[in-house]
Amino acid sequence: MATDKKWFDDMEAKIPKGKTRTRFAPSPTGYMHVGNLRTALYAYLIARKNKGTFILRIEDTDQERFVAGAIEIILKTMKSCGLNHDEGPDIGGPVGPYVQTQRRDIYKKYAERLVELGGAYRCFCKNTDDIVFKIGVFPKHDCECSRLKQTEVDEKLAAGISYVIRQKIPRDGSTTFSDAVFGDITTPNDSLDDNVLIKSDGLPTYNFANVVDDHLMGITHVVRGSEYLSSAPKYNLLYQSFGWELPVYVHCSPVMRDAHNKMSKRHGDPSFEDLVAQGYTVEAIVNYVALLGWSPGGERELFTLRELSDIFDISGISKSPAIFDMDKLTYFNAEYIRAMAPAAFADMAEPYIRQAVGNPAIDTGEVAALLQPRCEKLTDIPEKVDFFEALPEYDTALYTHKKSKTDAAVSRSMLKAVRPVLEALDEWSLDRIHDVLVGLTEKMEIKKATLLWPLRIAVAGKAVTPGGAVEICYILGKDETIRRIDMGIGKLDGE
RNA sequence: GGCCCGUUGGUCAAGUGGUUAAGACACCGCCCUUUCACGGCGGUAACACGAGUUCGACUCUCGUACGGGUCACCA
Repeated sequence: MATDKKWFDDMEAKIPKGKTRTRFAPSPTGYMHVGNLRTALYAYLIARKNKGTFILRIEDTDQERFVAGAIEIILKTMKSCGLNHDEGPDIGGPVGPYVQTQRRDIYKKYAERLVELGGAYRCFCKNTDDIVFKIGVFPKHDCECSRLKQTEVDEKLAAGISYVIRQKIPRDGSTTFSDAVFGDITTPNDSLDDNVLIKSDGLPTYNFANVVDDHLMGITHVVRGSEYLSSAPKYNLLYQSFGWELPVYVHCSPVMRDAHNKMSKRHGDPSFEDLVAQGYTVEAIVNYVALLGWSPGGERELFTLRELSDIFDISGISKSPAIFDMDKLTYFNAEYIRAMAPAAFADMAEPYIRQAVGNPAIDTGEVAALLQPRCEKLTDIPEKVDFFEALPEYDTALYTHKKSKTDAAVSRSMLKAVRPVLEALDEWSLDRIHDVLVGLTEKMEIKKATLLWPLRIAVAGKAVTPGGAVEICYILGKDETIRRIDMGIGKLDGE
């Protein structure tokens, strides 16, 4: 034990002090829940707000649930969101390793130290996960192991009997801890169980690993889901037994799919990567998620990650669960799209436009300009612009529009009137097309819609289009425009 | 069932004893308009319930109801 003294001292000496340090500590499950993303975001924001350090730690102590490639997904997600960490498994840091399975010996030593301190004991009972609880009683683990004499323990160890290390919870009294979101919470100790700290495979449970790691990594603010609220007293007891300083707890209520259920993969709720695949931008997702369960207090809702880093405040975190509203996310997404520089949006939209429009003669930049104010998600794009590629089959009933004072006969004469005018147009520009068409309506003394409605139907073949007749004709080009007008006339002649 | 927590419009939410109880999304209407959007204007809609405390409760206390979490060698 004498040699261990130095080892413990060295471990403690490495702990950074003074600065705010937060961590995101996911299990590698293979995808990023919206709730997880929010937890990561809040931890990140608290660190940045306080000019502190943000750490990524992988909690993979459950070997059975390990998913290959999961860590890469976590890394990729955080990077794409801009939640850059200062220490982590990929970049190292002063208190590594940052993967729990690589810290096995550390937990073991601290657990044994805790046994010496009287805060835990070896339990040689057989795995009793068949305990039935309910019906008014709390099925507390209560075996003889906690009362074994040292000689008896030594005998069992010598005999090679496998064991776990359990936390020794005081039998009476109560434990109070403080949470930055929920305030002071007091729990009677007899409602707490002697949970396993070190499993028989030698690896720690979350209950132990998170306390040891948060301490050794100098974490000042523990941000996590409210599902840990009821075990927080046990963690407090652990800190007390070790004589460690408590972190600030920041427990966050869950993100719900509806009033009764959490967001979950099982219910088919989208993960972060699903949302991206559905055409949402990461900026919009991050902004929306930040506001799910937190409010800056004012009326503003749109914030960049950088702005959030400046204004984030723990006091704005809500205690009650928030329901994820896809409509509102969609609104945020549309706002982000509209706020983009046209060129940036064009770049982003191009692949989606090309999904529907292969014709290289169609300028995707021009199409994007039409799309930008009327696009809520990128994935909406293909079906909005497919008519540029090929004129769809359409019913001549589309030519009848009361407000524009058109029907099949009127439309036919309009198309016949407009054809030679466009045919004769020297310069195929937005302005020239517009001027010549409006000029024609003035000359004919009709309302603009009477001419432009049938023209738009003829060149697009759809009742609803992004942009009007002028823009569509311009993008299609003169030849294709004339061709489609002729097809329209042909259709109407057949009536 | 025990323990813990929560409850402002359909949703996100501001609000910290005295307010006409913000704002946003969604929805509805009007305007703008060559369709659809964008934009502008306006509208419907809330303090779970019951007792206290107080001159005065959305705000404090207690209870009820409803909801959530937790009670693993999962995190």
